[in-house]
Amino acid sequence: MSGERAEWTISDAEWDVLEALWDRGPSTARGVAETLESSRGWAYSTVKTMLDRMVEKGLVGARQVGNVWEYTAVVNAETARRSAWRRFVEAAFGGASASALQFVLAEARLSRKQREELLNLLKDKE
Amino acid sequence: MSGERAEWTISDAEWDVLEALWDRGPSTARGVAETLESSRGWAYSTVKTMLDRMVEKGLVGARQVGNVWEYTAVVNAETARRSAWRRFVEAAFGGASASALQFVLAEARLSRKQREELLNLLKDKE
DNA sequence: CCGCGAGTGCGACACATGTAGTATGTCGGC
DNA sequence: GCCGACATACTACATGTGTCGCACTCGCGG
Repeated sequence: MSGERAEWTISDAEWDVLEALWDRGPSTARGVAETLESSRGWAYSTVKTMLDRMVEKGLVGARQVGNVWEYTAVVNAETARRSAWRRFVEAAFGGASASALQFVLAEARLSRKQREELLNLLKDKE
Repeated sequence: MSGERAEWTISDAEWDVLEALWDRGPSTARGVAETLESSRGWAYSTVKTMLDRMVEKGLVGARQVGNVWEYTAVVNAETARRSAWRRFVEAAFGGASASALQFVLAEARLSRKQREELLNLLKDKE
């Protein structure tokens, strides 16, 4: 696994499209658009443009089924998030992920339960 | 303190400018440019443009000293980082910071020492 | 008093992102 | 066999970002 260093960046709007695709699985533009029209108020053509651009970028795959295109997320949430984290660490901490973790942990307001969970997660790590 | 929800976003290039300002303290455009010319290969005018735009955005302050402008970072590293984290969590985790923490901790490869530090940090929290 | 060089101010251009309209093509039903 | 519904393909435009070049100005040294 995993030589692939992400070449793309995911814009805010693109996250929404990806989320729709992750939720819905392979979908036509119309399908995605229906989801996003309500949640974000986008016009169908906006969604279509997004999708096409994302295909160019390699974030989304397209397959012609009959005379309709079916779009699929190429990156999964895991990968996308990892890449976003990497970019964050790069920009804000010059790539020093340990400092970044330190910072975000120090920042966080956590419930007792959440704190427990993170503690366990850390302990189990090795 | 601090109701200010950041209205700006900091682009990659802007991080570099801010870092220069944080390191150097109040500086003339020339001064910042010298730093960034070497580290990033930017032309003087590029830096100048950056600085001016960042003044408009409110990221940087400017004060005329004699016939020269002196630029100062308005946001400190702390604030900038907090805001970047917030944006990351917003985009990639729909705002769920606990999930985000979970994810980035699970992701991380840590030395024994780093792990210890984070554990202590978490324990001391309350 | 004048020219020179540092510094400023401003315009410019290409590409990315956010957002959408419109023209064209095609398939199923009357 | 033609019509309309839906999909696609193409175009468009504003704003943000990344990157500069150049013209102008002002104070200092001769």
